[in-house]
Amino acid sequence: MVSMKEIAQKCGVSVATVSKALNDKDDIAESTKEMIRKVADEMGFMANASARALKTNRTYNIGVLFNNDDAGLAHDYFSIILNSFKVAAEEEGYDITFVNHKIAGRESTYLKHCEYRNFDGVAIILADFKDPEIIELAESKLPAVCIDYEYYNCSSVVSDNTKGLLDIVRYAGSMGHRKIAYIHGELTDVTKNRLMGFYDGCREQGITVDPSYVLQSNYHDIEQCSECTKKLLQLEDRPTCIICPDDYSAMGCLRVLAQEGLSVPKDMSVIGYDGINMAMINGMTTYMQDSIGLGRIAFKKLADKIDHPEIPAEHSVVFGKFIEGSTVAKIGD
Amino acid sequence: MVSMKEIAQKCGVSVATVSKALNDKDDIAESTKEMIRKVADEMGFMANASARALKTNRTYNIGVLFNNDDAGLAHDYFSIILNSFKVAAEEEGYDITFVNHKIAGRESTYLKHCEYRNFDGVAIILADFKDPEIIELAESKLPAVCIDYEYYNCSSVVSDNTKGLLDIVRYAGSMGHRKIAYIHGELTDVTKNRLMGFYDGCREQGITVDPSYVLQSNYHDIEQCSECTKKLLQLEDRPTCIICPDDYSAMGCLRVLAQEGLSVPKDMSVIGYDGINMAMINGMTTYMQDSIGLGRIAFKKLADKIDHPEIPAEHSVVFGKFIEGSTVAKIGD
DNA sequence: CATTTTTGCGAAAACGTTTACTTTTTTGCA
DNA sequence: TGCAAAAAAGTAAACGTTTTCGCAAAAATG
Repeated sequence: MVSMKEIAQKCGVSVATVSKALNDKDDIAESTKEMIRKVADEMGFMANASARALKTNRTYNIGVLFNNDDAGLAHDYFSIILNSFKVAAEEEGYDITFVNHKIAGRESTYLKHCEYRNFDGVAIILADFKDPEIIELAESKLPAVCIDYEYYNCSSVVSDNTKGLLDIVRYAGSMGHRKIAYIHGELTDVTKNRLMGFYDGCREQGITVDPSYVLQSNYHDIEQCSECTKKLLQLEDRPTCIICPDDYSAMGCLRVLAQEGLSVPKDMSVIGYDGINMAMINGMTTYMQDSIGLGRIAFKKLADKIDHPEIPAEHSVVFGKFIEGSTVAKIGD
Repeated sequence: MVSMKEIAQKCGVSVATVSKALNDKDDIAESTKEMIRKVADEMGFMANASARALKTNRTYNIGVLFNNDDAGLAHDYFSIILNSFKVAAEEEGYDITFVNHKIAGRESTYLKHCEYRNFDGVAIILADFKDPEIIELAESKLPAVCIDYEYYNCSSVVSDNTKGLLDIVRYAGSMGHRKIAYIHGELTDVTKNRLMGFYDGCREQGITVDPSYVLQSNYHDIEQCSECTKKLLQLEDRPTCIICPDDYSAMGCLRVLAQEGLSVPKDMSVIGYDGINMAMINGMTTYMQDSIGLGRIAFKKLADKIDHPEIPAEHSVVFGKFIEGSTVAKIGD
């Protein structure tokens, strides 16, 4: 690896001059800069990020933390957020490194790992805020942005979950449905907001919610969603429409319905959530989250926080849109 | 951030001793080590990766490069490989950073980026080997492993693509199919191997391949696969079985069949490739690649190369298994 | 007890940058 | 021409480690 020292020798200037020239500082003559740049190119010079980071305390590297227990990377919704975050970050010269809690193969904590790698900031996506390690990280001085979770201390970007379910219920209502079941995910903040939207929507339309219509499953869990669907089908007074936790687990719902010989939407209406590619292709009625926007805005927030650590945490909401597919039938005609 | 200097002061020893104690070198008394470790813990010491890398020329950071044009991260097959690579790497104390061709926001090359970040090695996944930047990287001295592509210069791990298609065609044959169409992906090495398997399988069973049964689509492209399916349906002598490039694009095939009122497998048999979650759930007949094995073995190869740069490139093959779903009908009964 | 060997620790240089400060050179102006 | 100001370049310290080498003290040996 060719270093500034070698460039300096070749050019007959000092290392400082090389550094300043390549960083385009304004106390170096333009002619000198050009000459140095040219030689640096010829010699195939590439700065050393470690040395630079050591000196400047800036790595231009961002840690991304996500819950690996779940589908994690393989979750369509997540991977799109991550990808758009990555694209935005790279545009601004940041790199993305995954956060874990091992250092040199030994157990450690997320925060320690971030300190070790000197990340300029960290994005916390889909993480479990019951985990004390996550709290430790969120409470730390490290600039952080949370996606899909609001923590008082960090900037955050969340989807409009309440409105999402409200839109869904309103649509179902407009199609004549009065017996609407909702299989919701684990009781996180996200879920609570969606439930609020669900109940609001029902109240708005004068629907009394039958408690046996509200079940809990896990996000992205096809099996559990299947089980819940079976339970709903066993009720003496079946719902006419089932809202699933997300598009992916809705596959489980659809599968059970098919097994029972029920056709969608004729015998049962089904609504998903997320708007993942596969759902769109299959004509699923769903609420499409703006995952790309989520990632992009999350990066922007984080970059702001990195550049201005003093600014207070900001919480923003990204709006999605309702997608009318072909899995909900008009009722009562 | 507390540094070794501060630990040294508190302990009344030199910085060198602290470094050696924390790295468990054997010229430090056990009692001293313990004392230093204790103080370091109390003070919340965390080593500085940049400083360490600068001195040792080892970052314990691996670059991961993948083709972003395609589905990239959002591709189920890819994300599983990446995840298993990541898990294996973290187990051994490595971190994963995405490779791109920007440095500080300015265009550069993949190789330069790797040099800048001082990656110990790089994993090249699903990349386009027509891209001169990729070649530059593969030709460089940087330890590299390619997944799903064999480049003479790098170690590689590929799936048993030939056997995959052979198994598929044999199965289709065993189910009585003689008119088998194959919509294959872009003509990469992977595809060529699969085609070999396809033709071998057909020959083995005395099937003369109708050239109009062999079409080209793009991997992971639902629309194109739909188009190809339409073309096949327009043939006067339709095939009885369609092999798709991958499970995901097979969705396009299934959609077209549904639109045409053809039921699967009664009116048309369909076979996918990859064995992604969604396909398995839907009972797709497919060939499941060992994506987890692919990622794990790829890391192992790369780690070997990092530790022993002198060893020659090794090419290995990972075997998947045929999955008999419910999308192929028995014919001729 | 004298000598050698082993053990434990420290001094200092080095890794490749950046940057505050200083020095030298050039320019502008009276 | 002389002098101040501005521009250009250099000096050197620093960032936080690791590591080679040297030295002293302790332990082993005869």
